[in-house]
Amino acid sequence: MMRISQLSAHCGLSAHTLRFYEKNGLIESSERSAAGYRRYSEADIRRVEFVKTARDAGFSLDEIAQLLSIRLDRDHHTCEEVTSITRHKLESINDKIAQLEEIRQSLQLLLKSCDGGMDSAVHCSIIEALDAGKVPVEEATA
Amino acid sequence: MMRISQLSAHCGLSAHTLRFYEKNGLIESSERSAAGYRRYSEADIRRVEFVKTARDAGFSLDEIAQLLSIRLDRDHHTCEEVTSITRHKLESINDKIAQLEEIRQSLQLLLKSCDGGMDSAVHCSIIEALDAGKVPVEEATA
DNA sequence: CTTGACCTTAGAGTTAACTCTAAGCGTTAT
DNA sequence: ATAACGCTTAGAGTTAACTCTAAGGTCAAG
Repeated sequence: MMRISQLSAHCGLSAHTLRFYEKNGLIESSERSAAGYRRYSEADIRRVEFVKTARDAGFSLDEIAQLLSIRLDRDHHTCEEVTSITRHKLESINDKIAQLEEIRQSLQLLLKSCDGGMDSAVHCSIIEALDAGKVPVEEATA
Repeated sequence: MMRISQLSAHCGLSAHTLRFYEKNGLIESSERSAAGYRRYSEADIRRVEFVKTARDAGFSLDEIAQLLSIRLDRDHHTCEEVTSITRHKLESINDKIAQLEEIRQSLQLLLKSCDGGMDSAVHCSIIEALDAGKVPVEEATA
């Protein structure tokens, strides 16, 4: 049975974060010592690792909570539920990437227009482009 | 001279947002009516449009404040300052895109591994991959 | 003269995911 | 037995960029 700082070292999440995850119902310690210290069992540790892996894969804490409830009662859930969560996540990631790529495009165009020299910015083409509203960005609808 | 709701309609930022930008020193109304209503001049409006264009191009409000201070006193600033801000922004956008692309990759791999059928999730390969920590994501250092 | 749309302010609330603090016990090594 | 570190809790603070509320004053139309 691990104490919280040992689990923290083991899984790379701070003790603060572990308590925070517990408060949000993502993890738990199945035991407490006489003095009230958290004691994590093997199963507890696997659950923490699941959470961390899912977090690293890009899922939000809310989504992880859904995945956990499926994991804890697989009999009563379907693969379709899991792929649905994953597909929605993938879509939102794709949307974010698309938005950022538009921004990247704008910034690249701005940079290309300006020599970036040490002379005064009186005729800086970036400032002028922003002034004229001439930066080709499409508004994202997300 | 426009009132705030007219400017709002004109530029597509809410009156709340305009007041918020004013509080943060990004914009101002050079006049007030007898009753204390904001009155925006042509120059005020152009400044608001600059802010909006820069925001749409991906700059943060802090970065916009820097760009504004250059715009207001171009004589004492250089193109290099402007391109420096823009280059840093572009770099951070590229970093974010790279992170999201890694997440996208993970999610795609997860989805590919699971048929997503309506059968029970007892052997769901996504849940299993998260359980085993077998999702190929590299930790981002940003 | 009243209704309704518009304006003002200070300040609180929102979101996500932490991150930290204070005050106070527990544990261990010397 | 005392220093030093670890653990506990509730709750506040952080970040960015809004977003909203309450309580009230202004203005034009009918």
